[in-house]
Amino acid sequence: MKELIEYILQFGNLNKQQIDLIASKATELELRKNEYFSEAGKIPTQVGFVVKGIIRICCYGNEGEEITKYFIDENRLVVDYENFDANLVSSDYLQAVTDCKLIVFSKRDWEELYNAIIGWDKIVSRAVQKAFQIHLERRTALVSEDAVTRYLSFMEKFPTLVNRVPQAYIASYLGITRFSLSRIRKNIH
Amino acid sequence: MKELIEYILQFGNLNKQQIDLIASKATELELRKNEYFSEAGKIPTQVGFVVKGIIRICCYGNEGEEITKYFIDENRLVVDYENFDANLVSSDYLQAVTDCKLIVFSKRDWEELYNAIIGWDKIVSRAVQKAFQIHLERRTALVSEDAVTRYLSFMEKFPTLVNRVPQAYIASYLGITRFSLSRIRKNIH
DNA sequence: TGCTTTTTTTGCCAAATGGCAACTGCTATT
DNA sequence: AATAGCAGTTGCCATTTGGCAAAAAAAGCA
Repeated sequence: MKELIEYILQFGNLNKQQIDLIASKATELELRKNEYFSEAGKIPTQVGFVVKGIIRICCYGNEGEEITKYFIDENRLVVDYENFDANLVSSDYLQAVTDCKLIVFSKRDWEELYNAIIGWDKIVSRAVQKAFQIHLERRTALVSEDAVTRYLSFMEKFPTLVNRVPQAYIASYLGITRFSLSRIRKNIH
Repeated sequence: MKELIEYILQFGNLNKQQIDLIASKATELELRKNEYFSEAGKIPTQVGFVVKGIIRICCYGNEGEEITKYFIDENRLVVDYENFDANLVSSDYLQAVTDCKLIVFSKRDWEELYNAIIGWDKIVSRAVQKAFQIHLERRTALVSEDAVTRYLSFMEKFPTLVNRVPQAYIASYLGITRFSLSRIRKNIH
């Protein structure tokens, strides 16, 4: 919980009362490896914060391949934001890559915070914007890199993930096959 | 100007007085092909709206290659948002791909709107978020596609740009060489 | 521990993409 | 009309990446 508060305070100030209100609405959620935080075909119902573990965002491509779009690890918000916000059916899965411990807010509780805390909307939109920005930057970099460079940048950007995530997921995030990734790793070490 | 107002009203309501205020701060700006709207090494100083023409966002990669990150055409906001907002030196160029006509707001005027119009911050953050979202989606799709598919999706997403933008720019946006793009086009037609 | 299942590696070859130089064609300018 | 300057194309070949099947290694489970 301390981590969540710290995370939020990056984006704006809150007094003790407001912090307590947020804490009072928070619930713990555990997910076992491979379980879903939210699913394609459904409307996302909660906002989460990763206390322990790794979540990936993924979907299925035109030929049925699994595509990993992003990884979210400790001390990050996890939410299918655009669909959560707009009450739309998502086309992505948010899946636990490892066993996870999360702090979650129901949609209802989350929305109550907008009324109860002045400036909450600003805090949220800054947090979301920052997250989009970083995500976009990484994606953009990938497009113009070759496979080896993609993997090297991945290790720079996500140094703590390399050994906790199946290679096939990393490969699909990088837009290369798991075979290629395996060969690249061999040549680097 | 009508287009700008329409664009803004997508993201929230404004009364006539507020609209007039916005209009009163707007300035026209013409850019000739290849001129810059904002430059790497500088702090972005204005927000623009493209009335006519195409702008591209680009930068230089590690080997000195030019990388086109995105295109912005008619009826879209054009701004190096994160750096504009945070007063940071940018590492991107925003360059006119064709002769352009823009509506622009100085940083000072833009900030006055936050004080003068209640809810302006919400409108802006919705607009920015939407833009990020779309941009991110496109980038993400590119990563897992092969060169031919990248070009086909480009034509779907930017049908009006294909014949107005030099192929080399499109190629660098897609993360392929201009030679490959030329061959791909030959095989498709 | 032993067995099954999943993940990763590897060999072999095919297909896709890149790199370079030369060539073509267009446009703008004089 | 002549020329210069880009943008785009093409041929030739090298390099990178993919695809598949089989083997090896690791992880999970009874």
